[in-house]
Amino acid sequence: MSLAYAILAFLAQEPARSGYDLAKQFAGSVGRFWQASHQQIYMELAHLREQGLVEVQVQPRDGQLEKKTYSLTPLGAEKLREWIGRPIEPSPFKDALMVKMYAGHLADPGEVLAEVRRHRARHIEWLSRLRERNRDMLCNTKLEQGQMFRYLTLRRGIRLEEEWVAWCDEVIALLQQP
Amino acid sequence: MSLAYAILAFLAQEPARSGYDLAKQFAGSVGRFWQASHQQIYMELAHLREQGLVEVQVQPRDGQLEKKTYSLTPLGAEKLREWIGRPIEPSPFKDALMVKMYAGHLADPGEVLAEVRRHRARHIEWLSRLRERNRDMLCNTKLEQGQMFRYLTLRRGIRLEEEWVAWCDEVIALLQQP
DNA sequence: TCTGCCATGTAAGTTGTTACATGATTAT
DNA sequence: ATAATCATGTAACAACTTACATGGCAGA
Repeated sequence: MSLAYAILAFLAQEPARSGYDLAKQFAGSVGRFWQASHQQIYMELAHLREQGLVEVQVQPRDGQLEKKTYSLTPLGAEKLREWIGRPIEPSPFKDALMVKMYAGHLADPGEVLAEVRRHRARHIEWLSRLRERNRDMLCNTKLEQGQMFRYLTLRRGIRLEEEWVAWCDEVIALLQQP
Repeated sequence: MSLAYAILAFLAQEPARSGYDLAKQFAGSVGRFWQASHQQIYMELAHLREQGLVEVQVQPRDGQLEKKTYSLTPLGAEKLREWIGRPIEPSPFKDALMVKMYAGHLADPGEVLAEVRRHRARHIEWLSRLRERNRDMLCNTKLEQGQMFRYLTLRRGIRLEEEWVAWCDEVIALLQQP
C-alpha cells in the first residue's frame, strides 16, 4: 500500500522519471527510509497506471528498449495529498541485531563484540555521507518550500545514525569490562 | 526467516511457553523490535517443530482447549547460537512518516504539524514506559549473564524514542516560524 | 449478560524476495 | 574482452496481513 505513495511522493517532487530512476533512488539515500526492488517498482507503476494515478510517456530509443517515464496525474496528486493528511501510527520496524542481543549471552562474547563493532563502522560510514549532504543543502541556497521538508528527513537520518553509534559505544564499553 | 530465530531467542530465555504467550511478548515491549501476529506464530511453531528445533508438551485442560508449551531442543539451541554468530547487515526499515515528510509541502502545513505533534506524544508515552523498566532493571539486582543483554536492548529502545522526540521538536520549531 | 482475556487455529489475499531473462552502451 | 551501467520485465516462492472460526472462564 505505502510503496504506491512513496512512488507518488517521488514523482511529485520530480516528474517524468523512469522505473529505473526510481529504483536507483530507493537504493540510494532515500533507501534508508523506504526500500523497493526494481521488480516491485515496475509492478507498482503498472498498477498505478491502471488506477489512473500516474501517466506514462513512452520514449522510443533507436536500437534499445524503449524508455518509459512516469508523471503524476491530477488524481494521483490528490490521492497523495489526502494520504499525507491522514494520521498514521508510528511505523513498526524489525531489527535483527536486537533479536541477537536479546539472546547474546548464548554466543561467544568476542563474536558479539565484533558484530557490534562492524555495525558501528557501517553507521559511521553512513553518517559521514549524510553529514556531507547536510552541508551541501545548507550552503547552496536558503531552504525554500519543498527543500525544507527534504532537509527534515535528512536531519532524521543523521540523528538515527548518531543514535546508533552512541548505542554501539555503550554496548562496547559495557561488554569489555568483565 | 528471522521470525524463527526471534521465537528461538524467546524460548532460549524462558522455556515452556505457549504460542499465546509468545504472541503477547511480540505485542508488548519486545514488539518495538520485532512484531508477529498470533497466526504467524502458530504457523512458525508448527514449522520449527517439523524441523526438530523446538519440542512441544501438550497439557490437557479439562473442558478447555489443550495448551501447548514449546521449548528449545539441543538442535534448536545450536541453530540459534550459530545464527547469532553469523554477521548481518543493519536491518532496513520503513518509515511512512518520512515518506510523508518528503512530500510535506503538498499538504496543509497545519495538518503536518499536528501529525508530528501526535507522533511526539506517542513517543513520549513509550519513552516513559521504557524508562520505568530501566529503573526496575537497575534497582532490583546487579545485572548478570542474560540480563545484561536484555538491558542493552532496552537501552536502545530508550535512545530511539529520545531521538524521535528530539527530531519532532526540531521539526516543530522549524515549521512554526514562517 | 456482556466484555475481556485465555487459547488455538485455517484460508484468502497482499506484499516483498529471489531467480530468471534479455540486450544495448560506456568505461577500463 | 570484461565489467558496469542503463533499461525493462516475468514467475515462483516466502513472508505478512486480514478475515474467518471456535469456545471456555472470570469479572463487572
